[in-house]
Amino acid sequence: MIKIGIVEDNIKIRNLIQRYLDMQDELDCKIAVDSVEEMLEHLKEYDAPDVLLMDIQLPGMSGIEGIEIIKKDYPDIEILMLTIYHDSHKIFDSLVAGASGYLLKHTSLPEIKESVENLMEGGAPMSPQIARKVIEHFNKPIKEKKNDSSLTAREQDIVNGLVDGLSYKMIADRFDISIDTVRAHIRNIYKKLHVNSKAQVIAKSLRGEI
Amino acid sequence: MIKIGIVEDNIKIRNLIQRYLDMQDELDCKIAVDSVEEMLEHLKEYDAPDVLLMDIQLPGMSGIEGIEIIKKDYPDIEILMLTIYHDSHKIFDSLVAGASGYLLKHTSLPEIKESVENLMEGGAPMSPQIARKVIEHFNKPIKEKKNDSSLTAREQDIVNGLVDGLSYKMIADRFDISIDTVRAHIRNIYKKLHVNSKAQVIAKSLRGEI
DNA sequence: GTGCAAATCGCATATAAATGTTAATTCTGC
DNA sequence: GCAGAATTAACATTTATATGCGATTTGCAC
Repeated sequence: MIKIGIVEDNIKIRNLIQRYLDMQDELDCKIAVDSVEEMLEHLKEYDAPDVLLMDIQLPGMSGIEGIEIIKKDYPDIEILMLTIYHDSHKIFDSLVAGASGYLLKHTSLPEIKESVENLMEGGAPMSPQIARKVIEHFNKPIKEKKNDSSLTAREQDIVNGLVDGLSYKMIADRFDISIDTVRAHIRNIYKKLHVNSKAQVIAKSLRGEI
Repeated sequence: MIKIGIVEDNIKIRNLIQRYLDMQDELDCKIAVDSVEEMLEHLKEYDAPDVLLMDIQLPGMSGIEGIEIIKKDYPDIEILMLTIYHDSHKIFDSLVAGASGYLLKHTSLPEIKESVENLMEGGAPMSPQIARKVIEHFNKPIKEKKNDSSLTAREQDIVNGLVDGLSYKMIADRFDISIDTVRAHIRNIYKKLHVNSKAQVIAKSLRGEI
């Protein structure tokens, strides 16, 4: 039995979702409040639910602030955003704050039910438009990827090893080459980048200067 | 009618998917090859498909390399990965290279069909496990952000020195303290951050984990 | 096949970094 | 004012890095 809580200030929507979910055999949805503050009160006295459906626009504290606070004290609660906002900022702020999924409000009741189950099975339910924005967040960098580093593929491997905090010996083991070869590559890398320490290579690399 | 292409070297899987998709009224799946190289040949002579289903492990060029090349010449083709790999590196490399979705191979045929349609409607189909990893990519930083620094102001100064690529001696000079003091601070920093090399401190710092 | 870049490996040596131990001064919160 | 953290410092030892010099092999371009 999955225990669900709802934080949503629109009473009609809240009741509708609560009734529907609670009606399901596998779900228990007894907790439905209209602010993060109320939910925090509830959590102090009763057992924590498994999943929280959370709106963003709420009286008092916003849903995003709520995520951080709730996640801090109850890290095991999975938070699923259910909101009308589809702007990148709200989406990313929610995810960074600790939300495990993000649904838009036009999501149908059966889809919400499915999403909750998906969440409990280790998934991360997202409305398609949201998924697309999340993916695009990764896509963008490529086009701007100015990758004309004069480093050879092998040299780049070695740099990656350094960035991972590995010693020469560990890098040698990772690529199954001798430590002297690693030294040789490092020497060449230093020459190409005009540096003379691991530290500088790592800094350059993590700043995207390689 | 959505035009689909497949790049998959396992002939059984390839035929199975091709037949199933091509059988659908709304889909056209005539192109199915077993390497990126072949697909590139095909694209030169014929009209580009709307969607490409792509494996990662392929003879010749890997699917991830393939994404970059194909996206560069045919930016309008949507690429949907279909692979057994669920490790973060492959997932993120694919997304950064320009994939628009990522499915694991156990995905059922109807789900693949649904994913293709979802993709054409502006979604970004992902298997639940994949979605979770993508979301966690955002979640992680906060958890580390929460255990705020704990480094003292002086320790942070020393870290900045390391990030600037300075040696102990140079840091000592910069702050007008002895090299042994620098050593002492470094020791404490290592303890607090649970690391044991300059390289790791620099990496953590530049990743915003300090 | 010549030539050149890339990748491999060895040996030697001077610096630098990592770590253990100890301890004297501030500074700060209660 | 006192406990505890922060900052300072010295000394010793073991590893790791940085760098110089040389050398073989492989693959690719001309």
